[in-house]
Amino acid sequence: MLTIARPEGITVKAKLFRGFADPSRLAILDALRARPMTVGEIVEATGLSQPNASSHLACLHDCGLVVREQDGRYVRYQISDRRVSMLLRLGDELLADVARGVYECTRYGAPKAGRGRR
Amino acid sequence: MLTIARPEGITVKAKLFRGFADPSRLAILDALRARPMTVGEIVEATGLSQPNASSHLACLHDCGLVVREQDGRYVRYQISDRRVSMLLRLGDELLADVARGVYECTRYGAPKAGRGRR
DNA sequence: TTAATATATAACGATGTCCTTATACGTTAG
DNA sequence: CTAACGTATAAGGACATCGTTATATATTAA
Repeated sequence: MLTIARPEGITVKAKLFRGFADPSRLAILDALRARPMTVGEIVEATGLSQPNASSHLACLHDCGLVVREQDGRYVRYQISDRRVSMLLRLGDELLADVARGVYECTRYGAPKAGRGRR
Repeated sequence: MLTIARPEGITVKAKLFRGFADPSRLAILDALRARPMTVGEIVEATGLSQPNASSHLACLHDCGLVVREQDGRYVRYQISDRRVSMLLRLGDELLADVARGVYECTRYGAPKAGRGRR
């Protein structure tokens, strides 16, 4: 009967992309592109608060975008798969070529001028 | 001094990925992978309401992920660039291989069982 | 053991986001 | 012109998400 036509898969895939769709998580992933890092190094590289970084790392880890490796009292994270890096690079390219209008995309909750982004 | 270390680019790139990170927009993009479609066809293919589909299409268009072409009183949309499709495919692959845990990623606002999706 | 360091979790406030229900706009048919 | 159709926008409520400030856990050092 095909009533709804929204396969489960779509929701899950959207969730996957959400991993990349937040500035903090993306900053973390971008930092990890260079090399594996401990939480402390990530905090320093991104400027995020430590609890915030941890929280997003947990999210990225649950989603399988990063893997963790305990090292004494440090925890070292790294990107889990080459394709995660590929996705990040494709994002860069799209941004440069076809998606320059992104920063004007003010659908939903128009930006009201200097709204908060710290 | 590197105080904040969050280049403008990160925010914009996160915004780009947001285009893919919502079930409705992703359903639209996924539908358009097959072929260009009018709004009506998209509505039928995805099961979205017409206003909702239009809204998300406007969003995707502003961001440069789709292009539009007026055809009489119809408007036909299509994916703007091959790399958009590549991103979608990479998403599929990641989901199959390394990101199977995504649907359990309940950081932030745990799902509370059948929360609302429609 | 106790203290110190590194990381993780909890609770809560402040927005952001999405959907729905009207309604407006634009184009073609009669 | 007027009606009908296809698409777009507006306003509003319901909820999701993010960041912060405590605080908890884990591991090593002394």
